[in-house]
Amino acid sequence: MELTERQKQILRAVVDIYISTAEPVGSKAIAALPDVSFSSATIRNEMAELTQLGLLEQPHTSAGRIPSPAGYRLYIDELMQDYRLSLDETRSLNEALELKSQEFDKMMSQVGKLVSKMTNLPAYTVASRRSEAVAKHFDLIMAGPGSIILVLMLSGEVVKNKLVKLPVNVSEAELKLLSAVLNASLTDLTADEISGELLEKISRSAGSAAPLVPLVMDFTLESLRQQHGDVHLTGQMRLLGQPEYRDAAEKAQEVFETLDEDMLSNLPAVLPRDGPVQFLVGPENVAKELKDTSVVMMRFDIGDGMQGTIGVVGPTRMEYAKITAKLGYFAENLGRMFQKTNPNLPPKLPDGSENEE
Amino acid sequence: MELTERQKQILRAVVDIYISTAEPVGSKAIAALPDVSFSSATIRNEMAELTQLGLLEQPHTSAGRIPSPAGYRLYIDELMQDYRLSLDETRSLNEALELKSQEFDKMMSQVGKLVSKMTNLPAYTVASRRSEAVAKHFDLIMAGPGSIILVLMLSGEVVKNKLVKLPVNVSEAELKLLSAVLNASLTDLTADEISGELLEKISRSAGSAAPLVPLVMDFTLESLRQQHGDVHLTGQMRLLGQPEYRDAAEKAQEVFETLDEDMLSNLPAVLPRDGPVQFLVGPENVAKELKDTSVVMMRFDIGDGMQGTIGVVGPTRMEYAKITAKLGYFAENLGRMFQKTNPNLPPKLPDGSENEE
DNA sequence: TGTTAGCACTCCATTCCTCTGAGTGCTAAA
DNA sequence: TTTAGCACTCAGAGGAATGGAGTGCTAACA
Repeated sequence: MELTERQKQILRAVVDIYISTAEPVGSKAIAALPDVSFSSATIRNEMAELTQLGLLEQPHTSAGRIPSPAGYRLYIDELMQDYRLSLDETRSLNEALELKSQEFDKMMSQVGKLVSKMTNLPAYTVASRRSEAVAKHFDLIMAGPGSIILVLMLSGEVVKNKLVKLPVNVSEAELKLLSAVLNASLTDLTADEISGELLEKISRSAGSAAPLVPLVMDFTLESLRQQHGDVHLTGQMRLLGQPEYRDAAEKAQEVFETLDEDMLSNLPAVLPRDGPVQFLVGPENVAKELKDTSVVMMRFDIGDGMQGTIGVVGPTRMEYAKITAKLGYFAENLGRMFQKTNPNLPPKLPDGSENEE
Repeated sequence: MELTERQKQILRAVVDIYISTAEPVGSKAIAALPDVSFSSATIRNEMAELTQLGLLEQPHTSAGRIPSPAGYRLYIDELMQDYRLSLDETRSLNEALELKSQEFDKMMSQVGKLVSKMTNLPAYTVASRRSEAVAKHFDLIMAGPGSIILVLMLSGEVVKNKLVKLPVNVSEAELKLLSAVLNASLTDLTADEISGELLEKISRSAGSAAPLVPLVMDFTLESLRQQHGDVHLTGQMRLLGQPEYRDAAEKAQEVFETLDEDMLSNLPAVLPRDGPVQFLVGPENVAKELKDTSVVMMRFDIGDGMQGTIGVVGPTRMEYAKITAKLGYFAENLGRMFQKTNPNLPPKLPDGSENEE
């Protein structure tokens, strides 16, 4: 059944007001809006209807209405109005985007911190693969007596390294030989394409460095099979700034016990192929502990089979429009930064820039 | 002025009881302890004395006593009894110590998570240098058309890498040449020893790869000057499990706004040269926002001029003895793990193992 | 038929009060 | 010097009273 225009208007108003006040919304508050021309009694009738439809909820008889999860969902899918970032906001986002570090992992972690700060909510970032990883380059560097550093470069410009303590004595020349062998025979192969025979062949050509081969291979296979990079979750405490968690520290704790890295790293998988943004509203979330929590996530392209995901975690009552706008801005500019030749290009300015606070 | 044995006993009892109950301690509670042979009236007199000395405080006239910061300090320095880890605790610490990753940074971050979990408090880890850093090895790897990966190994077995977008076209052979030049002329030099002349000389020998030199050098110098690695702070939310923060989310938030990475990374500096452990009790802390917060930190040796620091953050009322014992156990075993040939050695078991809960 | 004003009713949140009990300090006796 | 006893204090729990926001319903109106 389709809502009337007026019902939509009222639903949108309830969500908008509730999002900004965190208080149940009464009929009078809506009647007082500038573009509402009908009386509070009419609104009461419509609200009763919307409640019946399961789009609104009433904490108790003598309270106003709050959106139900279904109400939020409808709001997000159909009613939400695009938030236009104000010039001020754009400016501070731009400032934020001047990332200091240029090491990939640190950048991701910094991005998370920025997003958390700009939205005043907990945020996370993950980099994940969209295609099978292959090894691109091996490097074995003498680190000291008895130990070497194994540097492994994968597709997606991911670099991993590991300190390996040598089980046997190996000379520098032998190391050179081994890395040459590895580079010659293992590059551009996926984990599955690396066969046992191949490994034996390598071991044979490695001479006295052969005992190193399994150590190197374990690390390589493990790295190749990793579907995503580190999860950077920050700003957890900001959740406490939200009225719904202010006096419910326990609930906030629970949220973050549930929302561990495993879970976060798997979230990008639910991102739709077509849109870069995805909302998980309250009970749509995976775990029941998160039933009052929502997540907005945004994908950005890193190129070479990798994608980044930025997510913001907050109460179901979240400024979806604003957050989406900010994440979108981040995503767009990060995508460009990660792909373009010069990472220090200034971020692109938005076309128009009027706010709508 | 020196405390009498009885006063010490009472002070210790107050701290011990308050630490475990978080409630002001009355004279009766102490009189009820098994090894107390004097009456509650006597204890009242002594407590009045200790209050006068500034070692105890009284929230209000009809409440028991709680330790003052000075009281905690005296407790830590003189009265605290070593906590003997129970077999159970040792066992779970050992399990925890089976770190999965063997990449240094990830290990540090995992250690933080473990410590936080085992103490049920927020924890952090930092690695920092104890001596000047020098470059140990340079490596330039072709990553794709127009970009290379610069891998830099420093003393302390620290490996850094950065994706560099090429300003000019450079052939693989030229890259090889450049890395050879870098390795020949820059290794074992500190940041200060790298002079402008040296750089010019390198640029000249680098041929058409010369435009790369400043890019490489900026990164190298920056890395050499870095005094400490990433700070890994986790488990912030666990602070909320503590009664003093349960309904003071605001305060908890404040703590973590103050306790940022900058600050944490500078904390190891206050570690005394002689002891591996340091306590910052309440107002001894640097910032006034932390006046109700304490930090226990423990150093462990990584070797090669590096040290690691594990810290636990909690309310002033913290289980100092237990936490110190656990941190000590971690530190000892980590020190061994990071230094010994085989990182998979099982952790050393403690000599005796009876608990004292 | 749809809209609105008016009104009785509901119920949460706040305030204020009382009361209880834990704990103290002091005094006087042992 | 220690201890029993006692009057006193005060935070916190529990409960009643109050205020007010918001509702649903009815009846009048366009």
